[in-house]
Amino acid sequence: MNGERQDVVQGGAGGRPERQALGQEQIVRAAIGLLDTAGIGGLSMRRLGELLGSTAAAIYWHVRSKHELLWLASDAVWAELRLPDLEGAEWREASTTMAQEMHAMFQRHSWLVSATSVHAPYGPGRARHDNHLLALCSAAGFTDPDAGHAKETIQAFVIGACVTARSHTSLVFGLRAVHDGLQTRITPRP
Amino acid sequence: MNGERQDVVQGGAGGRPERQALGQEQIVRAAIGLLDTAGIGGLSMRRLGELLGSTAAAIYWHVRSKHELLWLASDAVWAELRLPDLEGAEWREASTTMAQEMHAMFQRHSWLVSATSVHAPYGPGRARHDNHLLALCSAAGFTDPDAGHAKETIQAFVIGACVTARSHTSLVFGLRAVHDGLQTRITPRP
DNA sequence: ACCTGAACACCGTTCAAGT
DNA sequence: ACCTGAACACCGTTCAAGT
Repeated sequence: MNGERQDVVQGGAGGRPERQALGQEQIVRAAIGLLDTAGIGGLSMRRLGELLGSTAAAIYWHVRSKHELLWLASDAVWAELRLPDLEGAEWREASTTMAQEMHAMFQRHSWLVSATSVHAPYGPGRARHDNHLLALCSAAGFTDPDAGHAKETIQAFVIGACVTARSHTSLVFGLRAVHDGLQTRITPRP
Repeated sequence: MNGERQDVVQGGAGGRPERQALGQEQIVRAAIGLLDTAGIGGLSMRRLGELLGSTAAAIYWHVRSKHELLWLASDAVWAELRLPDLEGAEWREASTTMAQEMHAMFQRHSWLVSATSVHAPYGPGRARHDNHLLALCSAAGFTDPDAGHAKETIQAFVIGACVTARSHTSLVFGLRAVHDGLQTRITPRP
């Protein structure tokens, strides 16, 4: 891959013709679409090239490898999650909202479980989500090392619930238990 | 695949020659070995055939597909887990032991995370483990629908901790919180 | 019953060559 | 700068044919 974008179509004074060339963003979007409909086994560089009216080899100008493409697709999906407002909300409510958003994401994009376990993608999209959950725990009153632990506990439970394909009600039950267990670790403010 | 075994080498009176033919068990063991050393991407029917001094096509006599082979390998690994004694042990101690066994399993067989997420294997080996955890929860005093929920909560957390590759200490912290949260749901015996 | 060899329809990736 | 075509070294799976 290279760092460039040429998504902006140049009109007028620019010398370049304004045909819509292949761009990384466009490729990633198409990959997500293909993954959503055909599953993780349905994504091939050849099929994707065809889908884009292009060629497998052409994709390699914009993306280093299939591995990287899956990484980009995963991160893009994490990035699309909405984050709840932290001001004035009870921490368990906000955490529940985040968990339900994640659960919905894994249902919309069932390939993400596979992609996560094979490539362990950790890009800016996921980092943003992580940091929000950490901030949530800190705001809840966990003292410093425990805030990170609390975040990891919640995250492990929710991802595990998605991997084992639990129902929504099962998710809610477990999450409540996790929250209750964590609540005990909060040292009350003086 | 077919249901047969010819692992037992016949000597003496039997007419058959005693060469050690390919058997499903042998194939699965070899597959696990290959997966452990080469990862999920390193397993191919051709490589496996070679490893067994045989041929990719020969494997298909004993195993229906690569999918099934991965399923069998996953279940075999679950089946190898030791289960703690339930008599006279505090439920949280026993649960912690099971969680640590699982964590060690996922570390020994790093491909299992991928296999689990792609094929969601649920065979007798895993069922045995599941049932033990359920029995543990029932014995702990959870009333009927909650025992299953408690089991699922613990399981989701531990698998999630393995998927996100948490450290041992992080696993223990989270598990304690999960246990504490669940403990509240136990209705005390009269 | 069990295995071999060859074939089919795919893969990811590279790379000269084109524009 | 960006794309094409053809090639390389692989795949999983099937199937006639052998023993």
